[in-house]
Amino acid sequence: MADMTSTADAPRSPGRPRSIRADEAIIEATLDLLAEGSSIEVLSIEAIAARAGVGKATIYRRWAGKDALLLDALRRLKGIMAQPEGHSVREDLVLLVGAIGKNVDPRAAKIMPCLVPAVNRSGDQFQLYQSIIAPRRQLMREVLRRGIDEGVLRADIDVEVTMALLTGPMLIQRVLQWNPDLDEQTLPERVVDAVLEGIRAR
Amino acid sequence: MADMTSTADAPRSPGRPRSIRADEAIIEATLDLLAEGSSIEVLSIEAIAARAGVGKATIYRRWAGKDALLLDALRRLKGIMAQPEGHSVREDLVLLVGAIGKNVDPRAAKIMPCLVPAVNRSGDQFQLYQSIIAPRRQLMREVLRRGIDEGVLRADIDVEVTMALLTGPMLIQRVLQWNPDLDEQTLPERVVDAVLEGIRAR
DNA sequence: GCGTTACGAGTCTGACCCGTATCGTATTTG
DNA sequence: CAAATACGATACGGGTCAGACTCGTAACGC
Repeated sequence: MADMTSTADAPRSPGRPRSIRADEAIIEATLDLLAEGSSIEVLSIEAIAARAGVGKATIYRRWAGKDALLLDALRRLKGIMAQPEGHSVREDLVLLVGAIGKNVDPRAAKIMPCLVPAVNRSGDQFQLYQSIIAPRRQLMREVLRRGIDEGVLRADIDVEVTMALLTGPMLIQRVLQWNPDLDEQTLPERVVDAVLEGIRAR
Repeated sequence: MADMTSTADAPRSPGRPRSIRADEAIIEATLDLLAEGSSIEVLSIEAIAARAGVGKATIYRRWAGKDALLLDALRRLKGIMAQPEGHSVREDLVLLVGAIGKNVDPRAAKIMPCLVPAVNRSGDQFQLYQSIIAPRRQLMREVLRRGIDEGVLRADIDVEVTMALLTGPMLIQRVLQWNPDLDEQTLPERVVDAVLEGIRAR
């Protein structure tokens, strides 16, 4: 955690140690409030403290301000990366595409759309955002390259554009609710197959 | 405009008429402030009035509150829909895909990301959002159907998934800045070609 | 037990905002 | 001209919040 006293090489400072339960309660309260619809800018330290059953000073003792707290809180939502199994390129792609925007924490789905403006404005948030999706992109890139090496995919495809092609439909559906009539369950499979086969008659 | 006195069948009320310049100044100030980074929830009537060089009462005389004003202001950003020329399916698709997120008003690009959370929460805003993109979707749908009829596209494709395939990459790039390394200029063409041809080796 | 630090709860100042009301002035109809 | 309405500016009471501060209490090492 960015602004918390490092617990690694501490020679045990005197006095009462900081409560781990308070740490937890503050982070959880932050995520809860965000998931309930409070936007980042409206979210107040006071509300977080009240929800966590914690004094305001307890929060200020740990974080410099709302931004630092949010950065720590949002790190919790990352979740575990999907691991392609390597059986077939198509299956791996379906797995990866299906994992887009599907987080471990159920609150994440509600919070994600609220982060879009923040990511566009705050350099810190943009960096956190990129640091989360970069390894996932890398995973998909490797599957595509493997497909090329194995001769399953054409050698002349633009890997970066292909990734955007696979990722875009899922993201606009999960984050922007682009087309309410589109079934999210079967979308990964249908997207992957459409991208694989193309739509031109032949 | 939703909350303004209708100017159509007015039998000319007595007294000084409302200033059209004030109308304009208020809307413009709202869009300016949004484009400068103020999020919807933080944006205040007081700030808008100050920026527009207008008394607060002048705003409250026209709109019931911030939501009504915002709804009117955002309607301004719609812009003109691209018109496919009907020469070739590929060219029409490139035109439509290139038009995604490309608005007449340069402020729109900065404002769009800020609307994502609002669209997810407010029913009104979601409806406005859908009413803007629905006709654009319809346009693309017609081009795809034409392609099927003409035998340029396969008859068994899922038109809705194909639209998501074409739209998604542009949207995540323009709104979410998904991959900073991807060139937006040439993206429409590359996306359309990739979707047309598919990536499977053959 | 003592010094130290953290705790929850609360207070305080200053800032910002909402929505209404009231100034004196300007612009319209009749 | 008078009546009616709009204008920009400003003041108001009521509200929320940031941060720094103060309580009395609790938990730790020595």
